[in-house]
Amino acid sequence: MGLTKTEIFTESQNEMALIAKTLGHPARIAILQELIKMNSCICGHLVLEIGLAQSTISQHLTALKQAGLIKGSISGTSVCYCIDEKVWGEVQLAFSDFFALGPTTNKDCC
Amino acid sequence: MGLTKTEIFTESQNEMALIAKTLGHPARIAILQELIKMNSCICGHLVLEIGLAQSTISQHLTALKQAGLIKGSISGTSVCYCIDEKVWGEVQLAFSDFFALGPTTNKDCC
DNA sequence: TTTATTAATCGTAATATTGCAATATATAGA
DNA sequence: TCTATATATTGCAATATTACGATTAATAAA
Repeated sequence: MGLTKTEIFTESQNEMALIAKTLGHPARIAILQELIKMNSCICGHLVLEIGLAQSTISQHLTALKQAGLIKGSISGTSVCYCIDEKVWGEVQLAFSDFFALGPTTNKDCC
Repeated sequence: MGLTKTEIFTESQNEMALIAKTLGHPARIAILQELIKMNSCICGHLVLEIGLAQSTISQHLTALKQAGLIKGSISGTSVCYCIDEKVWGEVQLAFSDFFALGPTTNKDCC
């Protein structure tokens, strides 16, 4: 089918998965790292830096924007992108909490 | 094309993306949470708990195992799964480091 | 040995993702 | 206004993912 059954999971599980899915592509990881390094930059810079077609980078930027991780502001003919600090912090906390639940005691597998 | 160009990214970026991709499905998030809650459990329990077909759960378990996040040991006719503590810790650190790079100064977008 | 139980694998259908070229859109500058 | 520049969108083609039923394999119990 190819269609995730979101209705059988909690909202929290779906949200977590959605953010992870967005991070689940090396180009999007690279874009985020570059945005952090440069503080902010335009789409064209990322195209040169990463080496994928302009339309492809634009699509990845759209995905990141949709997830709320980045925001863009029009600046002349170009668009300046940067990390959305607020969302970044929230996502950081969500992942931190998720991993913190992990195996504390060193009981091994059955 | 549908084929990620892994060759243009660093190993670290590809690894990060691969783990994130594995976490990028609510069923796999749910499986991990249940494994943490129960410490360990068999495939059949997860099938009942989550409500996807047995073959589907088995596929998700395979994905999680391939990523190294969980391990399974045969126990009679059933297979007992649990979190791989060592890998869990490494992944936790990788995500922690990744998010820590984020926007420290509150410089806004250009 | 036969039968039940449990999980993995296979085959298949539906849908999603990745990537690019081509095109559209929108602004800046001549 | 006309042209160049920058980004978004559209339209593909190739591949991947999700999910399920049916089958297989392997062990346990009768």
